Amino acid sequence: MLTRIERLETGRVVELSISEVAGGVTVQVCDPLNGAEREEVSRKIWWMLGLGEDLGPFYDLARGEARLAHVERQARGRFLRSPTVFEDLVKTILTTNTTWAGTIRMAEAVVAGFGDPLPTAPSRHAFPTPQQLAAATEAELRGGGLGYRAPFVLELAQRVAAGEIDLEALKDKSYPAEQVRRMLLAIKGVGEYSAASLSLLLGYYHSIPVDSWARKLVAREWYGGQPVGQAEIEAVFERWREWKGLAYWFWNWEQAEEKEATEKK
DNA sequence: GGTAGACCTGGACGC
DNA sequence: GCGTCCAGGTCTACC
Repeated sequence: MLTRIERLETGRVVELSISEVAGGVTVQVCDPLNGAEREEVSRKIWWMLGLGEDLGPFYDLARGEARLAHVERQARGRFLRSPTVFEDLVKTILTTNTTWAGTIRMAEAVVAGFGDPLPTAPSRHAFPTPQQLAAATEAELRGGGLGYRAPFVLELAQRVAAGEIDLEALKDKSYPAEQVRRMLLAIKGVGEYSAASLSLLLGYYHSIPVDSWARKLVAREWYGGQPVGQAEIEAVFERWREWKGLAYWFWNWEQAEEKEATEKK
């Protein structure tokens, strides 16, 4: 079961408990929701779980590749997204130049420091809105351990709150992939890696978010350990065409990782 | 266009 | 316990 504290458009803060059931998912909320709130929750869950995605063509391609055999069998291929593109973008900025534990620490600080509390459990908070983060100061964000990322997050929140950037418009996939990439790269704190990560989350599956770990694994698997860059990694996954980001993401790296671990000993 | 250095933090390591 | 080094992605200044 997945739980999440969510701030609704009416300002109400509720806890959502999402469970898998035969043929779909069910969402439980402690307090009754009105019609508009139910529609909002439904719309958000639909987006978070990627329930409208048709991964059939990807499964067709993956069927012939042993390293992707698990994908269709385990019904994988979807990403768990945040309800808003803004939240995913902030979290992506928090993944850069730090460890995963560091990212979690920073995200928790943002939520606890600036998000609305759940009335029945005030120590738990919803992710802050762009307006709430825009009202913060750089010093407050730095105090949350964001370090040099603080001005990036603040500027992003201020631009979204002011209506200068409409991130949520990116959800309908009506923009060409290259235009989305350029829009994301125009945001301070977003480089090639972050833009590719966000593009994947938005359903532009041709993008490969190349980080240092990816470079290491691909170098070991295909290039005899020689250093590789974005171009070499793109070349390896080129045959997956518009699905290459998914092929990369769900590739079974266990052999390469085991080799890496063995050689470290 | 390419490169070097700075940014910030936590963890690993040596003393 | 303390100090040092390193990893991580992006920005900016410089060539």
